Amino acid sequence: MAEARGDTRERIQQVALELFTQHGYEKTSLREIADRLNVSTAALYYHFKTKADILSSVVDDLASSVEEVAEWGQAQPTTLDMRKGLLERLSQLVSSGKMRNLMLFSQENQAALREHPAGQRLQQGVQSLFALVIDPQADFADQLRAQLAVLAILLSNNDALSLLSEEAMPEEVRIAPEQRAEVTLKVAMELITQPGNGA
Amino acid sequence: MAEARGDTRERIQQVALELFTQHGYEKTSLREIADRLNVSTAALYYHFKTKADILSSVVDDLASSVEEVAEWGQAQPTTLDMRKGLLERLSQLVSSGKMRNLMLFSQENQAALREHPAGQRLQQGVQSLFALVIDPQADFADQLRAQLAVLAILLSNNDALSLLSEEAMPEEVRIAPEQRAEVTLKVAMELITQPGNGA
DNA sequence: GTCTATAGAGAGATAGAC
DNA sequence: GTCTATCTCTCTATAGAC
Repeated sequence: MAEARGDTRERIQQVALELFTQHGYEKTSLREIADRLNVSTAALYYHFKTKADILSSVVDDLASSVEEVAEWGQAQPTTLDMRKGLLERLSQLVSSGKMRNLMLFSQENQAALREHPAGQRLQQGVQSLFALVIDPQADFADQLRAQLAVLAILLSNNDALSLLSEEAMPEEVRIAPEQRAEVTLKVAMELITQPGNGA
Repeated sequence: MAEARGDTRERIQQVALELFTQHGYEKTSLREIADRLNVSTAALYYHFKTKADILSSVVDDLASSVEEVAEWGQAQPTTLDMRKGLLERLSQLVSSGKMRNLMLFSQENQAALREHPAGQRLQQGVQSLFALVIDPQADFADQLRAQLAVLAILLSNNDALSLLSEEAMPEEVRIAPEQRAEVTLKVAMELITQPGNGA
């Protein structure tokens, strides 16, 4: 093990994820990634077979985690408690530091992900989550609320969309990141617990 | 006016939007667009200065519409009625046939849009919508609900995410597209009207 | 494990004929 | 208004030295 600083492979993944998120997967060149790490593009090919391989190695992590949550739900009876537990597990997943950047990346590169196997896995996993949380017996309004519950948690890290985090926010209402996740989960729970008042 | 079938320029925009949505802006080549229209890439350059120009010409439409809604809201007093009116107008906008495809495209090409002026206009417009609907005095939970109200309407056309439209849905709960928009608006209204039960 | 050098493909864009 | 032909650039990927 003659690596300079903690495994080059992981540093490639880290920088790649960052650039993919910033400029998009297609627009990010291997040269950009290599330059940031002060290596040549050829060095990247020692660690990964192709550019798509770098993408996969990163996205597979997220896909597996999502599948894990979905599989837990599928092993449970289809009850409200299962749905609550699913939202809880999902909330925990997306707030873990490692997954935060991955969630952002996934939101901004849907088109690219759709054409890669790892991305398809991820999308299917998310689909499963929706299918589990949505009650097929409920009316459309309740199904929509359930969908919003999942979305709220999935997007809770997206500052760009929410603008609920940084400036432009009265100081009194500022909220710590940990509490943010907590309140988001609470709102999501309400959305699946207290169904609407009419059809 | 010797155009074969209703203005080539518009047909280019239409096909480009479709392909940009399917495969992403960066991955879609001008050759693909040209082939679909049975013309050469050079022909595209008669109608548009650059590839980015095609993107802009399409996105500008959407950006203007969104800005229009935001400007209406900014001209109103900051009341619940304004927020309701804003959601109504937004709902109308996203269900109009012309805007549906544009919304889908925007969701799947956030990274690309961020680097183009027209895309930045669009994103700022959407930001303004959020800022208008979110009550800066409210607590975080209520702000989150307001945000979800806007999201519900913005994403209401996204079949891929919702899976609430096609198959995998008991026939009894099937719902017509027109009614879908209506119910979505109603749920969104509830989210900004009936604030939460605790902080 | 990383380098230099380069192959090979495909992209966006332009010139000039028709 | 559309074509053919072509330029130029950049990208992914590989070969082979160190």
